[in-house]
Amino acid sequence: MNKPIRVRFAPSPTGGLHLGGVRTVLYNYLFARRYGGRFLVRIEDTDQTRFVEGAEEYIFKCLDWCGLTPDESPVHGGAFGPYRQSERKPMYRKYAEQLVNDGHAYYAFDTPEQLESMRNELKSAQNPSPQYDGKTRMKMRNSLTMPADEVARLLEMGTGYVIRIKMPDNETIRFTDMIHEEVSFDSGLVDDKVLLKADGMPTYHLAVVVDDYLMEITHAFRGEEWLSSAPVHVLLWKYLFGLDKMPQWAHLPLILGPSGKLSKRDGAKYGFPVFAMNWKDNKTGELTEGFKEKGFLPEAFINLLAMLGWNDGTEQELFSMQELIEKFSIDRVHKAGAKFDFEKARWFNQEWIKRTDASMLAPLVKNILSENEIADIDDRYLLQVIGLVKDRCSLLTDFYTQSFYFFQTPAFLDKASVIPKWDALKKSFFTSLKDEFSLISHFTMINIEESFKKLAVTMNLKVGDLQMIYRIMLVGSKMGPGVFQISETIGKEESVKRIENALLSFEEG
RNA sequence: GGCGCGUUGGUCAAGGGGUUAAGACGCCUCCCUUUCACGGAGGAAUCACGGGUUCGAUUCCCGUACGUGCUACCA
Repeated sequence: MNKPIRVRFAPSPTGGLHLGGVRTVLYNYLFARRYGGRFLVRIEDTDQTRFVEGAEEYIFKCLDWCGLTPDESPVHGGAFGPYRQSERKPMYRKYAEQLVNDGHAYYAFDTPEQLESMRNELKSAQNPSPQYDGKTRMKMRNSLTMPADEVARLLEMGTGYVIRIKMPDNETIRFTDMIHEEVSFDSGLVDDKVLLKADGMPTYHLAVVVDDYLMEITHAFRGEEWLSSAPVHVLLWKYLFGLDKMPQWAHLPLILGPSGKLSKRDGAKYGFPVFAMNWKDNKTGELTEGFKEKGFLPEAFINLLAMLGWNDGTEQELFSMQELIEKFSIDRVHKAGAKFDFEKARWFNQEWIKRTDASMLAPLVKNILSENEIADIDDRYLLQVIGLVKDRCSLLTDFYTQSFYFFQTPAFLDKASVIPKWDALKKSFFTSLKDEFSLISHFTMINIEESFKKLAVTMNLKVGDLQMIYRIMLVGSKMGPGVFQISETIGKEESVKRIENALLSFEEG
């Protein structure tokens, strides 16, 4: 078996792309790259009622930001197109009809109302969700219960119908999942899923099998929520193309939110994103924040996602995409779902900020600053500042709070920390300090510190207290790198200016 | 309700018949720093429960509980 490896990500364009989706893409991508295969994206837009404008474009933007470029897709092209299922609509019907002819599927004419009433009649505490299955199908209006000429007549009249799979009675359906190993189902307990809808579109079940076959997919990765319908897919493979052609399945463990299933709400509720990038719902106007906008580096996002359900067995936690490609293996993917922990996610980002060169960070930081009305920044100066503060940022957005005072005189001074210690002597220290500064020809942190301390000793004052006050004068609060470092960076003129400002401000009390 | 899948500290997790049950995040203490971080050194905290199998089970088997997914002409 030397078929070239081909994997796919098959999203439906209905909204934001969340964590679990991106991780599925990532594992697909890593697997393809690891084994020299092809990674393709197929858009599953068979449900016309759920189509969302802009969602497909958004998905590709997210992949782009993550650095997960498909080899084939509706926008990247490829020899197995079209890559949108809506554009493949005419291809599915013949397979559905073939199944009917072979006795594996049947026409069903039940209207939505009739289905509804069947369910209502059968519904009970013991059976809260009655199925269209081996037990009920003979009570319904379909080509199994109606005489052939009646069926032919209805079809001829153009009566609406769907094609349903006829699940066999007493079969055990087994397959080997790359993650869960042997999985088995009793066919009699699975319902007769609709394969072809009344509008002529296939459902996911038919489309995924037909397209995986036509696109020569060898390994199919998807979320574990699909495991329950896998028997339908296995059966379709058996009936249509042969089990030997079926891709190897890998059902990925779910990513859970703080209280169970990860939902869009969790993001809003717990203050962390669930989508890769900002998603705006055009109907409600609601904006859901993405990891990118929250201040994540794509490298960190990829890294943390990779570690949610996989590790290489060593203590290493920080991986670049290249390292992941080299080390990823499907048999080290977990069976159990993982609860997403935003604190750990922040840590990954912090580590990536630390290990990313200031010059790479510069354009991103520039953006953050300009969003906060700090513009016209000198590039060399910016690099210097980034170098000073990047170890204290865990999100890119932290660069503003950690560095704004390098670019503008602080508007707010933490006077509460100064006033109790403030007196005439200290005031005269800072007044004299300005004069001392004017004597310094090279305004470096060493020289600043030296004259600062010399003056303190001369006036018989404690250096520590003064240093704290000086920090508040320059920064506004008790934070940031060394005070003399800051002073050197902003320069003599600005340092003096901030001392004067502060002096005035402290006088006001 | 039925069916599927799962269960090592609060979270991510290594390990897997005999171990002091790794490591990371978070939390706490201390050091560094008269700031806040970074960094360093420590600390508290785990094998869901009950039966087997075995000389010995966290590890294998069976139950139970719990969690989660599916149970749509949605994916």
